[in-house]
Amino acid sequence: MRVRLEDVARATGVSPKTVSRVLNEEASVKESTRQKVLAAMESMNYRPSPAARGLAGRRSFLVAMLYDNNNNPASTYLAEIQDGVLDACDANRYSMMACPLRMRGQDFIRRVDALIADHEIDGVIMTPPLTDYPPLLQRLQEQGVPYASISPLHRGRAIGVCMDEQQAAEALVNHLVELGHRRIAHIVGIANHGASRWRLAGYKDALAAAGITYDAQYVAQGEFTFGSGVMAARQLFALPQRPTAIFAANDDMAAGVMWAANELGLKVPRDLSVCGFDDTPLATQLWPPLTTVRQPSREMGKLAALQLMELLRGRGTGLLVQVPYALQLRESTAAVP
Amino acid sequence: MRVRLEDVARATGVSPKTVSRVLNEEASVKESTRQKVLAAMESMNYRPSPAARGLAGRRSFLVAMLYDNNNNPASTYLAEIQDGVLDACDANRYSMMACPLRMRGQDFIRRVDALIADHEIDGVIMTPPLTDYPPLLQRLQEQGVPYASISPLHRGRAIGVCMDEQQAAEALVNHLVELGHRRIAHIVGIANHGASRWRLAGYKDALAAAGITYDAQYVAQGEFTFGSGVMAARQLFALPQRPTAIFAANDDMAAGVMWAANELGLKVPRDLSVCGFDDTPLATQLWPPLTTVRQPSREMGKLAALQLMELLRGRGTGLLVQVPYALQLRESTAAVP
DNA sequence: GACAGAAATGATAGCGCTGTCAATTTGCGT
DNA sequence: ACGCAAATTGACAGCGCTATCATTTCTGTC
Repeated sequence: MRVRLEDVARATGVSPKTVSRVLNEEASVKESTRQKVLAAMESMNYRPSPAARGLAGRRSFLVAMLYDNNNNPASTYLAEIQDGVLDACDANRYSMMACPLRMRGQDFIRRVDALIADHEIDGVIMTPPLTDYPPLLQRLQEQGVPYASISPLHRGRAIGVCMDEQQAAEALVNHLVELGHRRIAHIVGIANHGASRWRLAGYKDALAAAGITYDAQYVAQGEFTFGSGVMAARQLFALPQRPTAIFAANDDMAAGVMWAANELGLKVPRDLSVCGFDDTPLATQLWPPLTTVRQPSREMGKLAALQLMELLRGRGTGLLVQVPYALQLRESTAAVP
Repeated sequence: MRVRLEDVARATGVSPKTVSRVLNEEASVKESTRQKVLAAMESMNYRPSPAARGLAGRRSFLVAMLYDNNNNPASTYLAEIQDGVLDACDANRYSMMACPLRMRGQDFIRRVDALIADHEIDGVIMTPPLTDYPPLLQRLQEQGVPYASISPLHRGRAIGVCMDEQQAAEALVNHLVELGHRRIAHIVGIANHGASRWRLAGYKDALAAAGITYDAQYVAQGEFTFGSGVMAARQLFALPQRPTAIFAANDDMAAGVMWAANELGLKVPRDLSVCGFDDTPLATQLWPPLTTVRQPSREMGKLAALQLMELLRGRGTGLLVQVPYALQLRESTAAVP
């Protein structure tokens, strides 16, 4: 049958407990013993049973990736993050479960509890907007489940990973300014997303730095979706003084802007410069390809998972690490006509 | 502390084993007893420990979703399937692990073994092209791990879910024929994908049905990527008799065709009709929106997972169920000029 | 109403590992 | 050498559930 820890112990001539210590990388094992045990494990192709480890040790080596599947069904952003999280888990002998979680509904907390209890989750990784949903955070704390956040809105005590989106947005808008644009519009994302606030703030910073007066007319509300980008753009195009450039808070909305421009016969970038944010695959599949900001989602997933595992190992208290952004200047932006 | 099976047993006045029977939906439990136990479980908020169940019962209630993350990094298609699989798992008290698996590499089999052993996987759900990778299938069979396939190439003994892609492709091309097109080109996908073969076959069927002679010149090779679509289209445009319609084997390549058309100043659909396959979000984010075929990926993931669970429960032998396609006729196709 | 056979239930012994705490060995100073 | 603290190691008892097989409680039959 299966090779058990006991078999390794017998083969090595030590007690099962010692093998267990080696397996769990505990400190007080003599180096020579460690090597012997490790060698035996390797040669016998020993694989610890997660079920047994979980039962005896009261931990599952399982982390859950929580995301809100209500707004963005099957987005690339989430898929990339998941990929990164999986990477980190793999390297640390943890497993990951993907857990879509509808935020609306009375029984939200009960579903969270069920999730944690049913799978005996060791820790949680969250994406926006869950990162800043008080009932969830509170419940996790009550249950004593450690968590790491990706791009949380409130960065105070958060652990996880973030990007300086405000500065990135500022740099992007600054690029438009350098191309000679003065009437630069912005399409904001969903209100409670940190992303929306930061990108708007960066937009304002860039205008201020360029000495352009902020004009609320040029800021339209969107919802991060293609359709909302179309609507917002139509509204901006109806303005007496049409903007010469539009910075949409994400790529999907930027694609919507390009559609709306097309409807009016406006040629991008000749008549209108457009830029987005996120650098999703869509950005390079539009015509013309979209100027945007790359957010290293995969890397962010990985880093968040690593922070969580530091927590789970009891080493340190976890950090909020910051990753760099990168402007992707493509053909959807050009000098003002 | 935690409510255990034993606690439920004591509260109900039956033996732990009986409670276990109820939990596992075994047959020989008197209905009245079952109800009593179920009520107690509910009122005590009992949650069985997966670790203990796994250890004692030698099964993990865990299924793995295997996918090749080499070709399509973080595709929407996979994300949708995963969503469907999660749905089905949830409803059946199973858990799902997402397992990206690089196909290349000598140690492929070892990695598969490790995956199964490390997580004590009960069953596997696969997506193309893993569904038809002999070393993998063989290993799974050797290990006695049941599996279900999504859109497998070889449908002989396969269990899982599929769509009649050939007929869908035929219907799509037939739509072009009805619009008056005669010089209809096709861009094929990656060779070893079933999708590529079926879609090509459907294309040929439609031509044959319309009495149009098949001309290999009008069939270009692609790789399911945007870039390969651009290349293939350029090649088709260079033909002495340019096609008036192009059917790309997926949406990404169709987007590439539209890009290439733009390069040449060809207006879609006025000068060229374009259609894709899959109905990814991209399809409605292009200008003009893409005529394509919707593949119900989410539903397919769900159905495949359900088939697998039937297998795991030992009921029946599992089926290969077929889901219907749906043509999405949009503005990228129009009557021949 | 006694009895075979089926249906329902229970007693017992683990599944493979880790926590706890006790026992042993080691290193070091004098 | 000797004593003592620190470093290692081991014995043992579960973790919460299920498999196995034994036992009890129902059925219906004549």
